[in-house]
Amino acid sequence: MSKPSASVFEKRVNEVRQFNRFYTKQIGALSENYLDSDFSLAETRVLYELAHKDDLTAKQLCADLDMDAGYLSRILRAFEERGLIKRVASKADGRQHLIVMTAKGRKEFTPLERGAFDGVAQLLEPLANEKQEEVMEAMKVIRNALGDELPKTNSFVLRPSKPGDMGWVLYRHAAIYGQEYGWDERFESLVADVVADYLRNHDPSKENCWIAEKDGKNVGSIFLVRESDEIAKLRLLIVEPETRGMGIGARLVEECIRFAKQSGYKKIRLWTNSCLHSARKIYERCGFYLVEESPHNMFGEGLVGQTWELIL
Amino acid sequence: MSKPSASVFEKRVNEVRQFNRFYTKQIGALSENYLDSDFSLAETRVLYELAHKDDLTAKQLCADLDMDAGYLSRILRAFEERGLIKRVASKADGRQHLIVMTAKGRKEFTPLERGAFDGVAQLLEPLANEKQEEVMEAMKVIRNALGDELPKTNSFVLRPSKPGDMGWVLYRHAAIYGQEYGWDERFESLVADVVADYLRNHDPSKENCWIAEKDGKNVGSIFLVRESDEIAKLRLLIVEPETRGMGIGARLVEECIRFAKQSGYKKIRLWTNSCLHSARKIYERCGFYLVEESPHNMFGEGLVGQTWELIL
DNA sequence: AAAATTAGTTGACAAAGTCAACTAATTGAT
DNA sequence: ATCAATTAGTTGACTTTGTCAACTAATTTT
Repeated sequence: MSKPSASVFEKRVNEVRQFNRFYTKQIGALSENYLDSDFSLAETRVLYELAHKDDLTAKQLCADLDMDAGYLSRILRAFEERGLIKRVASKADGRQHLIVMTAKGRKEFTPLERGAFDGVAQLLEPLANEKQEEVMEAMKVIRNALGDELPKTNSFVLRPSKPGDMGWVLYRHAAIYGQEYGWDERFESLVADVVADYLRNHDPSKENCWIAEKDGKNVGSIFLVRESDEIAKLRLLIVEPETRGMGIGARLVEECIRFAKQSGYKKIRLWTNSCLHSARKIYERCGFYLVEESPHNMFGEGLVGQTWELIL
Repeated sequence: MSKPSASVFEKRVNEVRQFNRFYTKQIGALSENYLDSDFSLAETRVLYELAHKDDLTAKQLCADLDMDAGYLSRILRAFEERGLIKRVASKADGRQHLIVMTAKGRKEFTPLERGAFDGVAQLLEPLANEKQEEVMEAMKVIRNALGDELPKTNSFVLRPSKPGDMGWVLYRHAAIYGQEYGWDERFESLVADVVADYLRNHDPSKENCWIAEKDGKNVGSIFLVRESDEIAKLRLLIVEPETRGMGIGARLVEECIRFAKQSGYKKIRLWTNSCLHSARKIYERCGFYLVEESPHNMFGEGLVGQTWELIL
């Protein structure tokens, strides 16, 4: 895992702190809408929890909100007196009470919730759709990085390519293989040729490419092109390092096999390098077998090219 | 400006609110380090301001921190009694006092500042360099979108290309011209050919390309390639829409002209389309003149290709 | 069955924050 | 130049918010 230099790191910490100040001010401004309600900040926090979770006990609330038990107790009593909540003795444990919001409680909480919603909406509303998307993505990145457990989807889709995708394919091949294996610009050139060839003229009934997309972002690609009437060639399989292990690569290869069969090919051939272990596993699992190996220095030292084939 | 649908918008607002809750918890945890100091939260805020800005008046502090004047007054008196600050009567306005931190004040504030720094550092430290960069970028996006005035640098650099850049060039040409002018995959193909040609074999003494980089991100490109011994061809000039108007395009063209002269060319020729107005302006300003126009449908309807030349 | 633990409550209190009245200097209007 | 209005800052009286430790009653552990 690469680390930044001390001075860069320090700069980053300070930038994060600046962001914190900025954001707390933002949020602070937003969440002050409770001020013109009949509730204190602590009370709104309690109400929020109660409105969004059922069958809470005081203990639970205490833990969730990290709040003093005595303080909470008083808040709850006040709520009960105002008819906002009801406490029913737990059947399982006589010490506990399950706290539920009454209809009146919900009604009084609504404007608060609405105010909070509107506040955020006002902030977001002036932004163009694209900008909003960027912000969503940025928040996801931060939550992810700072350890929030985001619900993992692990779901991706394959789709045909659209303008810009070829650039992405070239960019990611050069960047990923450059970084992981040190392959040089000769490899980039090779990929550029393949991509340019494909764009220049490909017969859609015999040649195709797929992009794997996850959460709206490209995360993988594969190409199937014609070598001869009988033989199809599989090329440019790549999966973003971060999304490996989700079966994206295998799914891409399977799609190619399906298409190759449908297009009347008898065999799929592919050329890869011995150092690409995870790709190798996918090929093996899909039924490809190694037919030839030979060393080369086409875009790096000590490489071993491999030809794999699959009889359809 | 495109807008999301109501349901998507609602979802986004809720996501932002979720982020807010997550982040306030994060920050809350971080900024509790004042708890085991001799200062209250309000006091640390005041100290922070005092430590980072000079010659503050109580009024200023009041406004900056959005704090009750009376409350602040008491805090300041306490600080003065503890010898952390000094108040000197303003010469310009006898009602005002300039507040300055004493050496003792700085000394007592240091561990707090250090604690805050360390807290953030601990959060950031486990992340790999790349992840950190992502987080920095994400925070910038959010601050930008949510209206924080980021110090605008407007500074960019030109640099030679490195692996991955060609993909970026292809990607951005296809995406930007696709979006702005509706040019189709035939344009993408054309660009791919140019890029592949360039990568396949270019004589570094006669051909070159430059990438404009701003804040660590690619924002523009230009290529100069050989057409004949006497004539150089300028190609693939592009500037990200968001960074236009900063002189990046002109700077790229100038760099090409400089290189072309140095390489012994007599003339630079370029081919563009009439609809690209801002590019046209750059060419004009650099001394290019229009030598030929002819309509075509190479990658869209009703296009007019233009050839421009510059005698060196 | 006694001891220890747990959920929740309560009183006493301290800290944080607000409000309005006040002083003293400055500014603006005539 | 003078007087009313404004501004910077302070102070006393007060409310709200939050903490702590002692307490009760139910439950679990030994």
